[in-house]
Amino acid sequence: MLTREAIVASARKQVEEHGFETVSLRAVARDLGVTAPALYDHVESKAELLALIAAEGFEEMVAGFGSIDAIVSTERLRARAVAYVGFAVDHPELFRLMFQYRPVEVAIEVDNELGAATRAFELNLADIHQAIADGRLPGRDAVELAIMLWSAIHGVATVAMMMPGEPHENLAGGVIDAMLSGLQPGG
Amino acid sequence: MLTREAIVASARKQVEEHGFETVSLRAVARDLGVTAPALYDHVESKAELLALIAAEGFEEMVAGFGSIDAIVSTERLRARAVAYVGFAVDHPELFRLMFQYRPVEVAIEVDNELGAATRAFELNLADIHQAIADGRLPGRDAVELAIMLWSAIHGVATVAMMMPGEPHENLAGGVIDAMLSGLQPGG
DNA sequence: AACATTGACTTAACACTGTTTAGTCCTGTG
DNA sequence: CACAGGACTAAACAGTGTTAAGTCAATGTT
Repeated sequence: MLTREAIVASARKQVEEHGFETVSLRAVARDLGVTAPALYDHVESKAELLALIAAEGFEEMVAGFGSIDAIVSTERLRARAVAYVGFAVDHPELFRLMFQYRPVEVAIEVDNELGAATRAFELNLADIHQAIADGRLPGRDAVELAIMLWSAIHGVATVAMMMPGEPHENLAGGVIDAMLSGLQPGG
Repeated sequence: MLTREAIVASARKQVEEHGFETVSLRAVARDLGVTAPALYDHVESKAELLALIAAEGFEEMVAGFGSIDAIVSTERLRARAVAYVGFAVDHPELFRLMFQYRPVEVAIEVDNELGAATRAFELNLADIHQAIADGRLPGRDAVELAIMLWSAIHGVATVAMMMPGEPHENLAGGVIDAMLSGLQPGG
């Protein structure tokens, strides 16, 4: 029998193979040996299906952050940045879906899609607060610092994703190192 | 009579109004009081049409860089970064088209689309070389430094674009300041 | 055992898309 | 005046997401 999980899996495979723009429900159905309308018993729309896959991506990316163990908060920030860029390089099409897909009707909110993202953001925010308390970062607005760091790393991920083969650890680590030392009160 | 410029203008208007994903050739034709196949006398495909608009965007963005006058090379870098983010915030849908549009057949290369982008990149590269010569930046690989700075700023633009109303100058300037001072040999 | 109901699908269709082919009409030239 | 070319239109093809209606088997009820 047809299951929601099988549909998501097939669609995700197609996303990772040739990008979310070119996946079609009929192709997913064909892959599952079924006709297109059958999918609608398990999925509300194509937009919801893609949002489910994006949510999976966020969950997996954040799960990768969980395995980071470092004592100094700034080192955790750095390791998370490297992991972020690594995820983008390892799953470029999934990463593109997560951040570049725009549903036609703006409000498809799968539970925990942005949930995972904000959870990750708050991980960083906590470490930034601690780094400020430790005197390793200046005492300015922690949220602004978090946005600055995340924005920069997101840019590195976007660019690294398009340059396969290049060593991305240097890029990600370099940007974080530069910003962290540049942000240091003494810097 | 129908002109290539009119077609590009109408399509661009639609891009800026509701995003490149939802523009249709039939809607463009309707807007110009014509039927869809008429467009094909002036434009090769929808992909080419969108690529032309993206190219316009790159040209306009780089043109904005040209008006930056500052003596110190690092100040030019900073001003260019602020302008880059400002462009993204002022023309979010055009910016999205420039960087997120993916034609189905990979090779639509309108002359000077990437031309303008690499021109801008080389502006930065020249300033980075000069900053290295002046001792304001460390003597490591200038291209790597340029990619790091551009990546970070591209990320800031992407994020700022999605947060309308927020003051983006602080973000862009802050990231560049942090990175530049963090990259300084003495930092 | 006969009947009704439910679920899982299929077939057919609608409205849309990009694009191609064939035809029409008008305009300028020999 | 005839003819050639350009600028378009009408019709059609293959594809899309999505909906409505129908089929068919399994299940539960009387």
